[in-house]
Amino acid sequence: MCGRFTLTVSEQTLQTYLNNTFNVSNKTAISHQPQYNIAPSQNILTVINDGKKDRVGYISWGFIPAWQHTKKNAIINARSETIDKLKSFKQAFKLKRCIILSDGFYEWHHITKKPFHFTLSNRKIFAFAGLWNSTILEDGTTHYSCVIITTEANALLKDKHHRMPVILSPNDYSTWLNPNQNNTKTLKTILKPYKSSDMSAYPVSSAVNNPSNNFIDCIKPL
DNA sequence: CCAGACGTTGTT
DNA sequence: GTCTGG
DNA sequence: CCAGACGTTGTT
DNA sequence: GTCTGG
Repeated sequence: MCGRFTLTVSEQTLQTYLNNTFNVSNKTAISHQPQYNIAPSQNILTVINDGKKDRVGYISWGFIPAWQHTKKNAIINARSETIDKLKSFKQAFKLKRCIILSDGFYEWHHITKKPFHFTLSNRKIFAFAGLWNSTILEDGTTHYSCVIITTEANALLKDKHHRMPVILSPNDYSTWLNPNQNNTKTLKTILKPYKSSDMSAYPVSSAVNNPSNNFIDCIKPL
């Protein structure tokens, strides 16, 4: 699964990445500090497409269905296998697909509970497949929320955990983000475990366990 | 028709 | 044990 | 995901 | 809001 991740790059690196990767219309909306320990309920950096341009922005991690008016019971992951069928995600899968930017995620060994950091072998920024939504809270404000899509674990993950987040191939970004794309089969085909041989993993300090620890030692190899 | 659920993870 | 908050 | 709280009364 | 179960 995916319950914690990183985006450790500088603002400069992030801006360069956005320029080279997306057709972003509102880059100035971004102000970034390296993040070593991103946890559910925090605002995370997402990309959506409005039909013409890509837009970047911060959205709360933890999906709230449209009929719910509180932040309780936020859902942090959605299974790719059933995402097109379930009530909570069906609509968003059709119309509100997003990308969540990251450069690594944490998994805890299912037995030992020791944390590991997973990255691409080239250490580059990558994109989780996600869905977003908006709902009106009791105080009248609009709340934007998102969820990270999961799939079965690849070979690298398997001995730690049986689920992993979907990491998109850069070739699929525009298809995934295109709000006019309505071919369910095409979209679901994109949601596959990332190639194991292009990823790395290493154990890290249990300092990462506490979400308030946001410092570089979280990603230091043990 | 109305009532009640609507999600994931892992664990039992 | 279970829920809330980050 | 993990960490940390989990309650009431009255008083400040 | 929308789907499922009775």
